[in-house]
Amino acid sequence: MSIKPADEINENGTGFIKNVAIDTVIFGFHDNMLKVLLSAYKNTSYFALPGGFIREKENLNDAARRVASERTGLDDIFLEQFYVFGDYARYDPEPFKIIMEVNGNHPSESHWLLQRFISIGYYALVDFTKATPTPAAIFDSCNWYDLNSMPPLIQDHTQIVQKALEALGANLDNKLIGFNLLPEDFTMGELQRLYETILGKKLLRPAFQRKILGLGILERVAKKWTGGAHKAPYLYRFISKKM
Amino acid sequence: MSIKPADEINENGTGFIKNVAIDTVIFGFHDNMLKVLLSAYKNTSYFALPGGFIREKENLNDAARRVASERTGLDDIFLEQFYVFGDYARYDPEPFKIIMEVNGNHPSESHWLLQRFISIGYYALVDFTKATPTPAAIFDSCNWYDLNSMPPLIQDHTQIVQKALEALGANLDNKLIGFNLLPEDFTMGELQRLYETILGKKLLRPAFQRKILGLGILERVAKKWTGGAHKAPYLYRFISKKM
DNA sequence: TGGCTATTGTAACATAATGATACAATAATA
DNA sequence: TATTATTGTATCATTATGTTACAATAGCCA
Repeated sequence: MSIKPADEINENGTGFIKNVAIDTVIFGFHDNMLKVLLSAYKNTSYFALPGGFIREKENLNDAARRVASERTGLDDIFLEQFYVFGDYARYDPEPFKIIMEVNGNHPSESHWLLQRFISIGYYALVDFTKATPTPAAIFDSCNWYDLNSMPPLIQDHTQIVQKALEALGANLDNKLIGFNLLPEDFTMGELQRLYETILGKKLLRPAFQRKILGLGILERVAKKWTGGAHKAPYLYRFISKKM
Repeated sequence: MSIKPADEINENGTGFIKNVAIDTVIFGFHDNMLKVLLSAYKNTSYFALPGGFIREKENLNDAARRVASERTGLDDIFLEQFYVFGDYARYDPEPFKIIMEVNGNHPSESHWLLQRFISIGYYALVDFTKATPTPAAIFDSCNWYDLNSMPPLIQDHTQIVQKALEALGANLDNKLIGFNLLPEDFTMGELQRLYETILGKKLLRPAFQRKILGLGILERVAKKWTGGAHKAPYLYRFISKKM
């Protein structure tokens, strides 16, 4: 979870469901690297995943969508629940105590943010080129970090990212979700490198191309690409709508 | 969710995490039919999935395991989270008001059980022949129901069962979980009928047998089967441990 | 007792999917 | 204009899956 803007919180968490948080692993893809959005709490070096709470009359998925939208400036984000983190051992109020103290709050022991939380994990897939990372009020920063060079994260957020990546990889074959990480038009090579990055292994080019095209979900865009000292690749576009 | 024994509850839900429930879809397999455990609240015809709440210091998965164990009398139950049901539209305190009234309680509007709950769905796979269905204190009954002839269920429990079945089907190919629904020793025909029931389609016998045996996770038990007017099938046993 | 029946185990072949190699096409560069 | 790197795709090899076929056999019944 992450702590909400000061104007929304009080000692009792009025207006939010208590003890439940949402953590969103927002993936982007750039320079052949998978990226995740991370924020640092104001005046600290505590890094965390974007997160939030559920309003009393808000749908769970809408709350996750709201968090992802606020951090990226995007609508229509591809989002999926992947796991609920509910071990009691996750519970560690110390970082939040410090974060609040450092920023001039002096919460009582019973402050709702210092209670145990059960965290519902979502992952989001966004177009890196379209997202505008925006920190929530209590964060200094909101930036893309390469998956392989993330700073240490509070609580079990590193494991949450790991589990999100596994869920993403498992769904890549079945569902057709990888396209959400690319711009509208992309080359087959870009798509393949995306798959290779997520799955963590090399794929054979002819087989990959045959399989993807065989799905019948891409249309070849007439325009071509310029830039490299070699044959120009076609651009493709995903036919179906985002889910 | 389901309401816990009277001796554990009070107006405030002391000792439990508020607003979060666990619903378990406990599957069994018998007579070539998938069964689920359902309970009727005392003195009503409100049917519900087995469920429960999370104790203040209890791991989420342990809470689900506790619920499944109490309803079946089994240990080492195969359990898996499959979805969190968090739409606001789920919220409907009327059945619980009635259930409590009928059973001599007169809860205030602010009774914790009449608040909105976010429900974490688990499915469990158990050996039908070993389970002993046991109702919780506030239920009259706890029985196996065929998936195709369930009574109407409270709230969105029918959809929860449906979603659990989909998750089970999706995992059947990848993970090796079907065996948890069978006794220790089983024939290839029994296993195939289990798969056919879960997946809702016929499978070709030679291909199924070849594929399952090719996994190398079954050992053929020396003993044979008696009963039918035909060649006796081999018995097989799952080699790996339950997870 | 010996054929009949239903089901099992598995071989054999057909088809489809995937893995791997090869090579022509071509856009920028020198 | 030749060179180079990469792309698109054909081709063959291998593996997986779909399908048909048939021998084996446990109980049944004449």
